[in-house]
Amino acid sequence: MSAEPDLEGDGEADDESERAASGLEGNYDPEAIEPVWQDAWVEAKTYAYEGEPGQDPNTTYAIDTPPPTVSGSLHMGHLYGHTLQDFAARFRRMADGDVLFPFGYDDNGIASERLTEQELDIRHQDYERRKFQQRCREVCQEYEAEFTEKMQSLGCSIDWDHTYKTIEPRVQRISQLSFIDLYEKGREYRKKAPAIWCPECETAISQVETEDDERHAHFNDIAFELVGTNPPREELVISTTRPELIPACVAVFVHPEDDENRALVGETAHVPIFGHEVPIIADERVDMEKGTGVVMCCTFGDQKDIEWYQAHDLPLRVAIDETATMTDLAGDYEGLSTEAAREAIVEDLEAGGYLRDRRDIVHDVGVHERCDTPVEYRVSKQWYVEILDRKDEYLEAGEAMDWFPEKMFTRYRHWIEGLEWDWLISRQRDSGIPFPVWYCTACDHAILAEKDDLPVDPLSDDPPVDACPECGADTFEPEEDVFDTWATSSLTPLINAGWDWDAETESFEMANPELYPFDLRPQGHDIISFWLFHTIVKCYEHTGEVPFDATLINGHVLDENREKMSKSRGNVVEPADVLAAYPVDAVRFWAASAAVGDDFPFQEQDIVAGEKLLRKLWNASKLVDSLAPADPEEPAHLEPIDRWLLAELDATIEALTDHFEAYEFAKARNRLRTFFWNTFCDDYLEIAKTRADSASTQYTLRTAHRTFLLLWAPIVPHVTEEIWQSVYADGETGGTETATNLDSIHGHSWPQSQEYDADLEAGETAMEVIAALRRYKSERQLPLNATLESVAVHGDVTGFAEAIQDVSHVDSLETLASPPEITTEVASIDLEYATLGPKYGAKVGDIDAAIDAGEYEIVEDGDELHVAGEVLEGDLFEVTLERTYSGEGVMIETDSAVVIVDNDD
RNA sequence: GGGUUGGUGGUCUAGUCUGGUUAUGACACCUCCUUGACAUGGAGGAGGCCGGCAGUUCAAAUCUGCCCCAACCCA
Repeated sequence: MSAEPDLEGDGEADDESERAASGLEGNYDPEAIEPVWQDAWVEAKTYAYEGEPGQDPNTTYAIDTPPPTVSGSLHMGHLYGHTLQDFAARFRRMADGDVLFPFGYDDNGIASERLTEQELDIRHQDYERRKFQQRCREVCQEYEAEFTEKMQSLGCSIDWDHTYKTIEPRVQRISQLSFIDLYEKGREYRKKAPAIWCPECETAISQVETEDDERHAHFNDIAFELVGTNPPREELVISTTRPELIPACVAVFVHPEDDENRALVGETAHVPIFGHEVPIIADERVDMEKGTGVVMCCTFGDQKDIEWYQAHDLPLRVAIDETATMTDLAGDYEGLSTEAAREAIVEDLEAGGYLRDRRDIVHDVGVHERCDTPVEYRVSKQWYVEILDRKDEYLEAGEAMDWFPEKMFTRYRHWIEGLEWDWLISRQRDSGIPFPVWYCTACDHAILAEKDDLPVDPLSDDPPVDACPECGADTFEPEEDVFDTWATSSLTPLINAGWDWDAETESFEMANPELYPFDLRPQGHDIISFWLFHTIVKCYEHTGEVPFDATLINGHVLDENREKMSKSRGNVVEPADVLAAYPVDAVRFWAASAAVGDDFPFQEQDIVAGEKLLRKLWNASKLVDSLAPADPEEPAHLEPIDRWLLAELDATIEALTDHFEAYEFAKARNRLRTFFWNTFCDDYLEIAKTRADSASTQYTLRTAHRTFLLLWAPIVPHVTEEIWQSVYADGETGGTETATNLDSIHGHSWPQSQEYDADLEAGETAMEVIAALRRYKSERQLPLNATLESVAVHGDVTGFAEAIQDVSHVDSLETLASPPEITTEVASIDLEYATLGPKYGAKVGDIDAAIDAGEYEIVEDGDELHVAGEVLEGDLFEVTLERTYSGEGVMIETDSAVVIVDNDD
């Protein structure tokens, strides 16, 4: 019975009786059918992970998927990425057994905070932290509900009872446990040091959250007078894009090999306007090509300033505060924004005669990826995870995983090799997971929460001690910072496996240890460097194991012109629009078209091709239904044509299994489509029509059809379910009241080769003959069911003659033991270059030329070729003969047969 | 600026690691045809100097070098 929705809400019984009798009817209507199965799968918990204690990890396939940021709407990247994961999940569920395909929402961090501020038109500063977090959760909840609905419309086999939110208390607990565990392992430290700072978000951020952006600016040449007893000259000129930083200038640098300026080293310069004096120091990191080759060092203008500050033990002069406002160090400019101060200082420099040049430039500046604000570098007390000391181990962890595609590992390697900072995990924000830490007001000793008490919020909870264990003081200050989003979202394998602190055993345990390490980690290639890396770091440190056996990297979806989709270009394709126009199954068919890891364009024609496949599958199913009973017995003897089809089917099963195991979805799709469409539909079904009364054919039709549905199921889950339910499913299905008993095709086992033995060559020859007869008719503009009077075949079609005769409507078919009366002459000689080349080397050119010129002799009954003074053995060449048929009718040659058609036309 | 990956008929793509002489398939195009489901189908056809230039080799889409273009990552 079908799952066609009953929009009127009546007539269920009628439907059932009609359908039971007629099976598949009319045309496939995906618009109506797909949502029905999506609902049924969710309701029947078809994709629920059973996960019993003690389960064998080898029959458990676990996916750990990076949770999407809730504030973002579902885009083609989500659709594509999740569809790829779903191919793997559905295949493994059929082939291996239990699959965990969970889902998470990343609603913790700046992104959801900004979303909440926008949605509710509020400011986080106006709320107490827990209150504001509450508002965030309310807003995110709506988005999550919407996102869930959209995800379900993609037909992914996600277990909707296995979801998490990165802000929920359970995850907060895991996140804080992670912090405490790493702290106890000595992998975290708190340090006052220069850090990247976003003045808009007023928080420290990590290096990965910055990106380069082209900005217009001015390059200013500013003169510094030299002071001291006997300076080599009166002044030097530095070039800077940030004149507002001169109050923070602590030194001037020149390159040690700079002939023009190195005499300045050791002298002292006078900073204009502000009047303080700074040393002139030599350092190889000076870029002599840039500007005047003399550069000032401020605390801090860029990363190099930090290096110099540390290397030369320079003083700290802070002229810019956390909101990018000038400090009292800037004197008259105090209180101005950096931009305003920049202009004012330039004006005053000019007035004072210090500005020697000012020119427009376009240069790259580091900006915060969330708000595009240029970042500053500020000294502040922050928490870090130590990573630089274990780069080798993290590299080995990456090597231990299987990468699909393999080449993506280089990105991971380069990322690790280029690491320069430890991981900064503290953020000065509200909507995050708080650090479970208090500090002794007397000695600044860090007091960590008890593991059993987690999650805690130090702003409202008390520390677990009455007195500081270091100094005995009894007042404490809560840590106000929250974790970096990635500090939590790098824990998803532990979240999914139910990692927790067990107070009784005093150790970390997993509720589902069979899941860990996870079999697969899918993600886009853009997040290998930070998300995947951070996840490996964290999980490796906590468990001592690499969290994933394999990682699957999906490419980006480009627009139809192969250009990156972007809002500013206006070429963004919305999944909602695509799904409104096409069946999800067709979209999935498109998603399976790209090699994993490659970027690929959104191509409507590929979706249309998917639609055609669904139709073909439906129509072929209808035909099979009309030709054979649903569940015929296997006859004692299978006819050669049927055995041939089943043997070819076996080969397809084996190839597909290999492709799916290697995440080669495009190859699986193409292989299956070709075999199903060309071999099964175009060749075999046409033959079967003529032999429908054969028990052998009926059994073969059904076996093949059932197998095709199973093989297609991971790629096009809706149409296969619909046909499966209509034809093969057990018992009562489809109606909502019986949904929990759904005998879904997606719960069935992946097909196995039955190892049918058949004469594949004779079958292939027979197909060639049939194709030749079709061509004969096509060339003569005859209908394909036109009768041919007489056909003779020379070639091995043993057992297939009847099939050829029936499908091609041949009155009289004769197989010839010897070739028909033909005269032959040599048409061409094909050389076996693979063996000829190594043997004859440069002589090959002469041999080629001689054959082209006709200067050769074939002797010994074709076993020797005398050419260019050489004697070639029979295995080095092949003679192709031009046949001329002089008898009755028309001769057609195929690769392995000669066909004579004698027809009065 | 550095690195990585890719560039194959009009479009998308297989093949490149492991070199072998007619480069795969789909879509679009042209011609013809209702094989008992599908004309939203079937049969056939045309269309490519494999980004460019050198090199290695008997032989290069495939290996090497340089260049051009694109995307991504990192400065």
